[in-house]
Amino acid sequence: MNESAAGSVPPVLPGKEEAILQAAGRVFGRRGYHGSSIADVAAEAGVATGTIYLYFRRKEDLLIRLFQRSLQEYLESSRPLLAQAAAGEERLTRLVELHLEFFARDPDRARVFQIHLREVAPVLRDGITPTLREYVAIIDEVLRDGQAAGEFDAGLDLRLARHLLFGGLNEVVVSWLHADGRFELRDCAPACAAMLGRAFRRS
Amino acid sequence: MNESAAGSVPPVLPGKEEAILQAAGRVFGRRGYHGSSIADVAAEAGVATGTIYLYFRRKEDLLIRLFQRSLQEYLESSRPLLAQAAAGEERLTRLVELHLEFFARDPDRARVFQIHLREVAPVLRDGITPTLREYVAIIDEVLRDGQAAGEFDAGLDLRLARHLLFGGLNEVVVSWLHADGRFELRDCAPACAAMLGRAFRRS
Amino acid sequence: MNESAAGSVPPVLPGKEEAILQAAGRVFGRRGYHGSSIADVAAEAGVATGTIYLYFRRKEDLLIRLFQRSLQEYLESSRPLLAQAAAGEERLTRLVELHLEFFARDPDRARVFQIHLREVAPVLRDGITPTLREYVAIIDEVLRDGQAAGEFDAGLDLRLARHLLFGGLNEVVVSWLHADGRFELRDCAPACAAMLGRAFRRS
Amino acid sequence: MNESAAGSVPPVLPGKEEAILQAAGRVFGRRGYHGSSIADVAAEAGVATGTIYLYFRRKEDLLIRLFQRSLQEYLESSRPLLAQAAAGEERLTRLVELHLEFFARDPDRARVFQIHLREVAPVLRDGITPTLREYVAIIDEVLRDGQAAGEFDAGLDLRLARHLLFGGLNEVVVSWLHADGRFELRDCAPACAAMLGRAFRRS
DNA sequence: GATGAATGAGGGTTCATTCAT
DNA sequence: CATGAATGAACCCTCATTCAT
Repeated sequence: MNESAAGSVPPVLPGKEEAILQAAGRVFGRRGYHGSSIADVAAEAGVATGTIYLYFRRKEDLLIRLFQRSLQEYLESSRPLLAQAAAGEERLTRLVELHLEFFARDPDRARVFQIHLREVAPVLRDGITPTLREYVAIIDEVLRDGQAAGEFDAGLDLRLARHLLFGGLNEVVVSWLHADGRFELRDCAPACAAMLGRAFRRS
Repeated sequence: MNESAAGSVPPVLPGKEEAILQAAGRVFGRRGYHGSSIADVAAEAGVATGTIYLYFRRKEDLLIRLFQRSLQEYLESSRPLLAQAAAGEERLTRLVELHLEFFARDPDRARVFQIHLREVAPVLRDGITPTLREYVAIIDEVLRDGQAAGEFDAGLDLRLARHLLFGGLNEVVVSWLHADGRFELRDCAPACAAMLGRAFRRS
Repeated sequence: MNESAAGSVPPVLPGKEEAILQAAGRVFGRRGYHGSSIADVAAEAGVATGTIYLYFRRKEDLLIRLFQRSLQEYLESSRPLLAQAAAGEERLTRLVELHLEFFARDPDRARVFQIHLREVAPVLRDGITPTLREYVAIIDEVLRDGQAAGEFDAGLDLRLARHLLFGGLNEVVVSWLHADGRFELRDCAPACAAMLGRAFRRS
Repeated sequence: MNESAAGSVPPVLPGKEEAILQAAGRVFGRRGYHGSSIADVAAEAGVATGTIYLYFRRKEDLLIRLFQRSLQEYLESSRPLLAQAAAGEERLTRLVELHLEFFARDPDRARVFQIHLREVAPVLRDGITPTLREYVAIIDEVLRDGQAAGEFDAGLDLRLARHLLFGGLNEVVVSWLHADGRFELRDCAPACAAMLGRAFRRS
């Protein structure tokens, strides 16, 4: 009835699984993972409760797949854009911009990633870590390339630097969610990038 | 039965309310807020379920009070120690040390603060924000005093700087929790402080 | 799913909602509203606890709907029978007969209406009053028509007369319930009607 | 500490048991029997929860004793007043007046008797029936004396007549409670007595 | 007698998950 | 594939009752 031949036109044309995932993103974003029922998601997706279980084994899977799909999409689109920027601060700046842009584009996603995913994460470790590790690798690469280019301090503890970058930016995102539209997330990129650039810079 | 003659050192001396709070800290830390039942907490505290409700009105209150008590304790002990350090990087270093030390001392607390409190936070906003705001004020003061002392950049966006500091350090804590004892959290302080110092430094 | 081809006689044909309602009638009648648990009702209806909540939002609703359904059924069947009787004492007698017959037919219902509904009533006021008001209107009409026909005293305080009629008959029902089958409720109709007729009669 | 030698001054000087009973009357009247907790009653009485159990074995006992005390008081004060009135309609009128006056004087008591006592009644049968039977005897006597005096119909079914009287008046009381002060209960006595008088009168 | 902290069974309600249609 | 009624375990919370002080 739907799904159908996707033909050439790129990604969209939901398909029921995609529709459910998007519905879950909206519902979890609004009410939180624990505050949402499968029935809520089904209603938002316009399908029956049971239908969810044709595509997802457990409620958790909705969260895991939501995370995976979103992050993979992000990683794929980011990689070429990052490569275009010169190694070092320029590329770091690009990374910061992309990271913030990713969440600015979809507040519900931001809420799920930054807020609701956290408590559940320990349980879902296996579903989440592999995908996350890819992003970790990218960040580390940006930092290492910056070192190789002579812009970043060679003595940097890469793991700590990455946490600072990742955690710092995410906190900015969270503050933006709490601020509820009172400032533009994208506008924070330059100042964030500047501070992080100095943090990593060769002294 | 409990309480009893305290001898000299005043501080601990459970008392049932304190015992319950500590039990909640351990249980929530282990299984998460949503994964723990009031019965779990009661069992851990060695009291009956109903007893919890003699001291706490709702399950949420356990989390709120746990947060408030912990953070307030931390704030009170930190303030004098911070004041002893010279404004600027030295004091920033002290702040980083205290922050990490706070969580290093009690992994269960770290889990509750860094992981489980997040999703619930939106609901508990009123119980949490006021206390948190005090910490925010302290961080801001460290940054401002550093500016006044001529060590930190006067043009710094304080809000963003604070998020970087706070979010960055917390991510280090989370990574430490995930690492499950494979490194010493306190050891991260120097490198973190160094990076943050450079990030805020006058160029 | 059930319901099925009814053949000719339309009326019963449970349906799960109806089955639950009937079960609730029996259970409440036996143990009282406060003495019955949802689990009791579910067991009596042969369904799972959760199933009750597919058809009724709260425990109260069982009582309200039980009341409404019963009384409406009664009102609909009574109206034409009342209209057939001549205004005045004849119609009053018919009313008394119908009222007593209504409870005589189903002691559990009588217990719920006369005994268990009372305490709960204040809380359920909104659910009960509208339906009850219809019966009030019918009684008043019987009295007024009797006045118009010149049989009942024109100076009658209709409200008080109605309370006497309604409360008096209900007390007879209650006494019958307490007597536990030691007399036939229907047999009380003539004497009751006679007394009430005299009470309202033009002197 | 209290209770003490009552000396001559009549009934009052509460005493703790009396104070608790009065508190229970107010609390049950306001929130209903099932809506009130022992703690509520204790708070209203200004004693500790446990104290209740020094005077009353179970929660039910509060209700039973409340009923017994109230009704006995009423019976004792009514008997002489009834005796003063001439047998027949005059005494019936007096009975109606006393009955309504009894409830008009204390709406909380009216609520407990007319509303909250009902559902609980079946369980409390043994505690309530004996006392109630005394009132039944009084009513029957009024009716029988009226028959003997030649005013009331000798063929009257006494039991039914009593139910009509008792239930009818109680319904008037209930309607007064629901009306929440919009009319004066005592004012209903004449019309009620008139109707009942006609109902029982020799034709 | 009086207290009130403590108990723990019990009840209403929700919701992830299943399965007959 | 899709449905959505049905399930029943689980959980929060209340409260009558007890008992050590």
